[in-house]
Amino acid sequence: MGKSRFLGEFEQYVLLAILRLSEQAYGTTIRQVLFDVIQRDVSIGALYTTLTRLEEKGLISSRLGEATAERGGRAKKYFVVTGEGKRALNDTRRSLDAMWRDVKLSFVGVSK
Amino acid sequence: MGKSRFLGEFEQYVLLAILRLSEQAYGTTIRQVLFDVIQRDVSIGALYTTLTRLEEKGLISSRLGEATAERGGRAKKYFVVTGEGKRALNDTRRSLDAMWRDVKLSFVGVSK
DNA sequence: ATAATTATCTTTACTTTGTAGAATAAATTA
DNA sequence: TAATTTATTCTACAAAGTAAAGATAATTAT
Repeated sequence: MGKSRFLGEFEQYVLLAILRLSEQAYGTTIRQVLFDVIQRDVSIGALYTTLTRLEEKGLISSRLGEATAERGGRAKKYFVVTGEGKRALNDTRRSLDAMWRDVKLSFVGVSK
Repeated sequence: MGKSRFLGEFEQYVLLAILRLSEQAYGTTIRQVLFDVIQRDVSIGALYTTLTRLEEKGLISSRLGEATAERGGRAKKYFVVTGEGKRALNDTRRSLDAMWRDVKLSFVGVSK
């Protein structure tokens, strides 16, 4: 198990956004977190495409919100990160940390 | 200035590999670092494609090695990360850190 | 009940990145 | 000059990023 492909750049952020929203992760809120935390303004369609792909890969799973919503609008689709998704996230972080490790030292600032 | 697109997943690793190699970054060594540090085994062709694109975007620059090499084989093409490249790298790191920030707390391990 | 309104999710299409494999190139040595 | 060595370039296609328009499904107004 664990064909261990790599997480795409954006996929990584989406997974993190879902994690930090825990029970409240669905299209709109995920998009909002992305905007609030890293000022990334993606279209809702772009986001869903990625959500769909992440789910196909088994990195997240979804459930439909309660049929009885006390407001207009379609039911929400809530997402959570699966164990495999968390693993992928950790692996990615580990790799990135490893690559940054000795670099920081020699990496003398960036002339603004 | 600073159209600030995002660094692709692999692009990021390549930039870091070049930085840590400083004066010695060219095709083969970059590939080797990627393999040694994060066990990523990409074809040399794949790597060059990315190097070419990074250079087109101005995130790295290159110079041809000394014409007089004391060994068989074509001249090396050395790469260095430009200021813009470093900036992109820092921005990416900053975003990633921001997204991970509060997550770590709620992110209770991964059941192996 | 039927038409607006509202809040979401889906589809479609296209651009950018990631990747490998085969082809070239340029220097050294037999 | 024909091998050999070390390296880069080309070609092609799959995967991921992204937007814009379209479709759904509730609720509320008429």
